[in-house]
Amino acid sequence: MAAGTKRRVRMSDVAQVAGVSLATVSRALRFPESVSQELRGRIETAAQRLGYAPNRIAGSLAGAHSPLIGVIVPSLTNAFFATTLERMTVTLEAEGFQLLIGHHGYDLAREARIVSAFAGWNPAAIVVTGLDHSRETVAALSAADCPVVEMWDLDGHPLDALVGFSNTEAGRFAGRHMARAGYDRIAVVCSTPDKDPRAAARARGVLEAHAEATGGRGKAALISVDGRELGCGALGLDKALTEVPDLRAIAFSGDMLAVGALFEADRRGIRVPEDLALVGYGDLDIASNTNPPLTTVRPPRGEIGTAVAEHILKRLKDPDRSGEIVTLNVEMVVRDSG
Amino acid sequence: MAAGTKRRVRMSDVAQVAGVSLATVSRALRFPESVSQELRGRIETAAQRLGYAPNRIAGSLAGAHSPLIGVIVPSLTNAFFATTLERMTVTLEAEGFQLLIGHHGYDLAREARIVSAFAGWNPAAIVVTGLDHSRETVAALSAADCPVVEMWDLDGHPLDALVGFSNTEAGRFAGRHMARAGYDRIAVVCSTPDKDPRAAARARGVLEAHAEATGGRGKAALISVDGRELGCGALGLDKALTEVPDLRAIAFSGDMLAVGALFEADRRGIRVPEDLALVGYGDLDIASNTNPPLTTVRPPRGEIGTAVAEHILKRLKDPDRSGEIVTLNVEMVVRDSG
DNA sequence: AATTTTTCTGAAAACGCTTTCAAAGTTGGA
DNA sequence: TCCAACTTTGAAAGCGTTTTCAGAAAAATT
Repeated sequence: MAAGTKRRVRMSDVAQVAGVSLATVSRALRFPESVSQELRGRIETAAQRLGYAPNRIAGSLAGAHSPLIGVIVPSLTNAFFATTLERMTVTLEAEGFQLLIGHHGYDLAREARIVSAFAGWNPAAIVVTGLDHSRETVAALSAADCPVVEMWDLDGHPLDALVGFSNTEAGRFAGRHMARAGYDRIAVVCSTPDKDPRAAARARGVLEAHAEATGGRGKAALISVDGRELGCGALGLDKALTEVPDLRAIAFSGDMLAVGALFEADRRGIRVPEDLALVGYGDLDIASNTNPPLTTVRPPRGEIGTAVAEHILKRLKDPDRSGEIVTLNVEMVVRDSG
Repeated sequence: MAAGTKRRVRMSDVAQVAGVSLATVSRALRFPESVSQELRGRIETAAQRLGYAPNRIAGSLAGAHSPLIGVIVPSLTNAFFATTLERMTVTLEAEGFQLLIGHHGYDLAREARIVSAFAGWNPAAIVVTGLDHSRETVAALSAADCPVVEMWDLDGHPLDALVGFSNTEAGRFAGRHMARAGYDRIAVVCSTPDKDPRAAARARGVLEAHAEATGGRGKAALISVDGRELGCGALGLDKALTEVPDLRAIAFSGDMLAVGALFEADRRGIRVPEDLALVGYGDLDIASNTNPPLTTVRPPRGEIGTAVAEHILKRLKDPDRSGEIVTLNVEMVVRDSG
């Protein structure tokens, strides 16, 4: 436990025991096929017996890139990104990569600092969330000199590769659904649209599609709240109710907001959906469990993780794939709340 | 973007521009005080102008340890660990450390593999969740030859340092509370007690304290469910109701289970707490928002992250602190559900 | 049997920093 | 003025791999 106790087994130790050179051990371990059957056996046995574990730091210095992949998300406590990260980890870990995870809380300046820090690790790739970045981030990303993948968005111009879905379209699904269900006076409750461009895009989508689908006869109000938590949903409901007369339905930029509003409606004796319809976004586990279960839009949160990981894997083998765009789809999940 | 475009600025470039040696640049950057005022200025200007960013890989190879800290949690999608990770990241990032995050889904064999993988990065410290580890994990941890911190538990014997709270005690809070509130026939719904030793410890705590506080007159049943999600809570409610006659209260190993049960109770027309009291664990954001709000036990989830980070920081400066134990407290949050 | 290919293997040069050790330069006291 | 003590700087030796290049051995060809 205490540092400096015993000397770690090095590749040269394995080489000595196996009676071969360092170079051969390296090859045998990295490209087993490139070494004769017999040596491979001897080397693997020696490595096993000595309990050799390669020093990744040394390997990364000698190689062109490290098997590190930097991933930057807005937040770790957000179930969306957590799912994406989990899936990415699983796929990439299996190929010997290790994730370097950073989060910036929707602060673009912090994003830039994290990218710079990651670049110092000479990563095999860097993944960032969204398409909105500061000049500094873009500069740091290009200085990192490795594949860059943007994810979770599709509404904009990527720097390099892109894996995501259209948040505008996600909003449009909800807006269209509400119009078709006959709700012509609606509100959209959106959390920090100034800081979260994807939430803002969804809100815009709802508004647009609702206007189109009602032939302009519908009325819709945009209401912003200062957070993504349940409490803000309750607050949003309150605001919407006071600001919009004859309100029939509310779309939210996230399921937690919608659930918070659902609870608040219950407290106020407002029946959902009879008096007021509620539509969320996210299809979190809770959405299917509330009373009534929540109508929502499901983003491909796990799929993004897998797709990003797979893209990176393919890309590292075949650099021609730079600039690839992977489009994933959103799904309208109609339940009873609206 | 494409690999191999331009040469990265090296420390030797800075040295050349500043007209000093490599060694001096290294010193100036790492220990500004150890270099004369004038040189420091020249070197910093040069570094700035060239846009020098240190190569962490090279630095780590030359130094004794890398500024990487490995952290292993059961799951990233679990709000408890996500909060801990967020706090750890913030504190450690400020000191120039970078987290290597791994998750094993309560699978001890995977934990061992992750520890081994982390050890290859020569990390400054490794943090693992809980006190239950396989022989292989313990071996890999000791081979890593760096400080080890176990977190989130206190019921057992640590390998080295420990930052956590007693899950048994957390359970005891709930059990005692239920007994005092006059609920003598209770059930404990616990998710995968065979795989999650902390959940099992909490369940045990509830049972013990309830038996003590009711003077043995109380009856309590342990019911296990196969997951931590809302749906399992509903299932747990159902099982408890059929298995325990005259059931008055249920304690859950997690808030999501409790909320799921609350929803299910609502569907069945069971009044909470009049017909049945519900107690959770976790004090997730949702706990204070449900109808009725959930009585629960609050673990120090953010505090653990901060405390672990601070411990590591102190420890790296002062190796004598090995074996330190930081005890944090749990809090009973009484609301309306039980 | 003598060559030419092809397959394996090892020596040695990076990779970009940290750190030790000694030399050079400064300061202050005798 | 000279020497001791201290401060500041630079040369060079790693850190543990990967990878290139060339030589040795084995296989295939004439």
